[in-house]
Amino acid sequence: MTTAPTILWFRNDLRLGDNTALAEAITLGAPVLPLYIHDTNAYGAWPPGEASNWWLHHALKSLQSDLSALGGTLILRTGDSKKVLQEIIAASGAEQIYWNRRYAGSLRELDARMKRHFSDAGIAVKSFNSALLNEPHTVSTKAGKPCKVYTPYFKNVQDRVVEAPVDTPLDRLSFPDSFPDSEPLDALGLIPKKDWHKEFSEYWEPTEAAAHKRLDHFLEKRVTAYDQQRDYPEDAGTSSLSPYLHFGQIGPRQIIQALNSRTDAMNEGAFIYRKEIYWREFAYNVLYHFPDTPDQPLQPAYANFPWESDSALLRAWQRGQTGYPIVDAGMRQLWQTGWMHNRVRMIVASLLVKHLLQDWKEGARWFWNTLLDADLASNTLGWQWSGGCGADAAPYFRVFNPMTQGQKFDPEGTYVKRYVPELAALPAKYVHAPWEAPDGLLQNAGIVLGETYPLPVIEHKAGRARALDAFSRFRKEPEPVS
DNA sequence: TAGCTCGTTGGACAA
DNA sequence: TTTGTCCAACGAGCT
Repeated sequence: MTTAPTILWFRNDLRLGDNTALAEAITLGAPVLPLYIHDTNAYGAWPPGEASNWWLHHALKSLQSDLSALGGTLILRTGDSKKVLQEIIAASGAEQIYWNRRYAGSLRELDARMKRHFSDAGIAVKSFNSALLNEPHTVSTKAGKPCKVYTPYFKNVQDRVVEAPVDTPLDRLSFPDSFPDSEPLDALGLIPKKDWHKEFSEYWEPTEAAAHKRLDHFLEKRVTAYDQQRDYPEDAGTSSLSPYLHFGQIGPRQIIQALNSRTDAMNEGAFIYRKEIYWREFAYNVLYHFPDTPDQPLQPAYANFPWESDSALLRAWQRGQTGYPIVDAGMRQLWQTGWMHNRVRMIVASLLVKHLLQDWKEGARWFWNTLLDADLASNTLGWQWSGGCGADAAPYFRVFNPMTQGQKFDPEGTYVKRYVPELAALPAKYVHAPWEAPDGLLQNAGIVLGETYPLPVIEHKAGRARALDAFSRFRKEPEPVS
């Protein structure tokens, strides 16, 4: 048995349980050297945003502490992945590198280069799946092509047996006698300079243990009503596991196993939730097979779509000052908590892309920077869906009506009032359209439209008509007008 | 190959 | 108030 250490290169798999690479490294029997590399150049055009970095900081801290409790150390290094790995190998005499696979284009390329380079240098490099139920290369249509529509994708994989979580035998985990130098966590500079993130910790605890607490709570209290409740942003009963999934503090195998063992197989809520897990898989599938989609529409004609580019409108949307209460509530929830309810994500995206005719990539960028769960696969799929240019996209004539959506899914206006307090005194009837309220009522509520709360940046009917016109004209004649 | 069915999340309007 | 119909046409995916 080798006693030269195995480098366990942690990336988006910041957990000890159900961690395939870690389990395999332990089974190998050599001491394990846990390493995290902060390599900001590895991500191409999409380095993690500020909110993501906040989460990453705390997730690393948590992993550090979990490893310390076992007698180990998480080595933290900033810099080029290859160079850091070379340094760690030189300092430790490691003869193996194990990791769990990543799926975004630039990361896949980087990992492939690392594998070739270090294998050629005589290091045993092994990679594993710990992030997905079905890796993208294992799923295709009967014609052997990648799935571009969700339903056939789901039908293809829904009956496959989900592997059980990997048992990580931590009692057999051993560490080297000495560790190479580590940088202090703060030196990674992950905490944003602006202090907008100060409240995140009121809403989130980015630890592996907290992920399981959330899952337990969700399964115990919420999942059976998930199909009924998930669309109501104020009392949604969604699992809010997305950031934990993104950083790998919990894995989909763990979620499915818990779902299977603790819910009735016939329960509709559990079934719909399971489908959401498979949506995440579908997003990874699309990103893997179409690695350019973060920057390019899957339907190439849309690369020429004549978006308006209006920085004032974009800014009003970003700041939650569009004058549409449900939209502003969502954008402020995002800013305040680092997260936004899924239904509201669709509503704000529709407004930006359709009413305001702003490029979906602007929305994707903003979400990327402000969402704690920002995930290249899911973010890209979602925005291309809204933009009507992606896999399984919404039809172009589908324009969400922000008032109707608000009345339907926030009938009492409690969600709006939570995040848009200047409307708190309005009766529910007018909360989603304050401009329709009688003057006296507005006065009593202390609202001066255009001063204490904005008038709509564009009138709904006109905005809808303009969007339908722009999209239908473009479809008839997708060539740019020169 | 040709033909068939179907498509996560909706809105507006008429009856 | 509720329900049905249209929006509009296309490509994915299957047989």
